[in-house]
Amino acid sequence: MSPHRTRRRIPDATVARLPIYLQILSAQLDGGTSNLSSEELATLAGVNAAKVRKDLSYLGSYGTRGVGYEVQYLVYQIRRELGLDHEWNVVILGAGNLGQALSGYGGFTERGYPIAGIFDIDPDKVDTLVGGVRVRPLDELAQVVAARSVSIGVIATPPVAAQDAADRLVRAGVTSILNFAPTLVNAPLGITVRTVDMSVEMQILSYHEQRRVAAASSLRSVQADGSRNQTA
Amino acid sequence: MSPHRTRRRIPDATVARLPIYLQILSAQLDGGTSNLSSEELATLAGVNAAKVRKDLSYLGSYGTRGVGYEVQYLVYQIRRELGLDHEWNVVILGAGNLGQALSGYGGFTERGYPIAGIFDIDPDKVDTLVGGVRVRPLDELAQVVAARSVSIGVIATPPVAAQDAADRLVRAGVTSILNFAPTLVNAPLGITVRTVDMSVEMQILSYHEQRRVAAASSLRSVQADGSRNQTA
DNA sequence: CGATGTGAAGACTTTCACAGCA
DNA sequence: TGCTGTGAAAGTCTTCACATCG
Repeated sequence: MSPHRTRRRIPDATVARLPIYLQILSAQLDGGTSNLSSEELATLAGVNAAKVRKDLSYLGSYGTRGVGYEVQYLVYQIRRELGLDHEWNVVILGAGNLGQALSGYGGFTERGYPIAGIFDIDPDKVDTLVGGVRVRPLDELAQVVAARSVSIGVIATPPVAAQDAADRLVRAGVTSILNFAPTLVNAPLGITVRTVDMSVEMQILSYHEQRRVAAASSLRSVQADGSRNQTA
Repeated sequence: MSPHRTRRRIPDATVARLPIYLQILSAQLDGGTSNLSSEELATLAGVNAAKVRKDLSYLGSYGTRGVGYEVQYLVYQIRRELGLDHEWNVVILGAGNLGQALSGYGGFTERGYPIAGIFDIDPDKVDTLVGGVRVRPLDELAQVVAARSVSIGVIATPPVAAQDAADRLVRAGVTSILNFAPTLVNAPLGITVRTVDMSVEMQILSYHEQRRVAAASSLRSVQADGSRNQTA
């Protein structure tokens, strides 16, 4: 009945780690490793082996007891789970510094996220070339999203324009948003928004630095930090 | 006895939200709002009011019952807790697309993280100007870190060079690292590393998109996603 | 025998609900 | 009275420890 097998929901924390495992496994595959134990994968990923096993168990029982996991098959399964078995067209809003870096970076297309269009509200930017793509005026957004079935939008505008960008993306039919502007954007329920804010990251670091200094001056020491990288 | 008052440890989850509150509170302050309830702040931050109160309670009792929080004072306290009461010099490793975007962005200096130097291993890049700063050869790193008391380093190199960059930063004396390369970097215990990987973010989004599609085709619907952004 | 898969314990985080203070 | 500050409950995530199976 259902064309995609419906599986148990995977915990957010696990979803956030799958891309890391995938990256490591892909590298191992390129290096010629065909099999890996949870212990080895855990070491490479810097996490606990039990966590690796539990994470992978959400995908199904793809390991072999006494042996480990077949790298190639695991790569296939993780890719499938992450929706990487086909391409996802994306649009980028904002052709400034950041928008240019993102499209020039090349990582999008290469990793299965072809850039269907870059948009800017500034007429001076429109029609310039950025990373080989012509910058389009914002009012062509809805048309491109529809024509190319875009479901993911990237916001690379200045902070003041970010909410408007998000609203336009949602109106155009985009359902997932990656926001690089240092501001929160609101979206209706059912739309997934992830914000990557460099200054938030810097402030978390300086909090730790600040504690280090405080601890040092009271002649004590601090320990390292484990980190995640998720969305909220 | 201790020059910096030692306070209870603040939970990681709270530390990750303080920059968000700070951003909102600063904007409110600029807009002339002098007082805010936990309910109002929670709405602006898109979180639960109890969470806001609990988070702020780790800083101390800075609210007034029946009234709310004085914005200006709270901004001061959060800034102090995050170590934003003074500047933190940073170095950027890698003067490619990303390194250029980061320095051109201007957000660093403006937000209290002056760029003490940009470094690249490529002789062709050395001595070019990036965001008004001269690119230096990598072997000047240690000297700059020492001379300018740099404790935060940003990795903006290609993935293959990231681990070497991290090693050099640690050797030079940097204790916090923000890694933008799409690869894990290892660092000794006591060094804080946070990784921001765009393709990880994209993959988390496509996971949700993929579920949306699967759910739609089995005539059910999905809900939105809350996100964090931390390090591991 | 060795490594997976997983109940159960423990740690951390969020949310509730209300006592207590301005 | 209204809103903070916080115990306690609920929920989520991590880790342990071991039964299970190749």
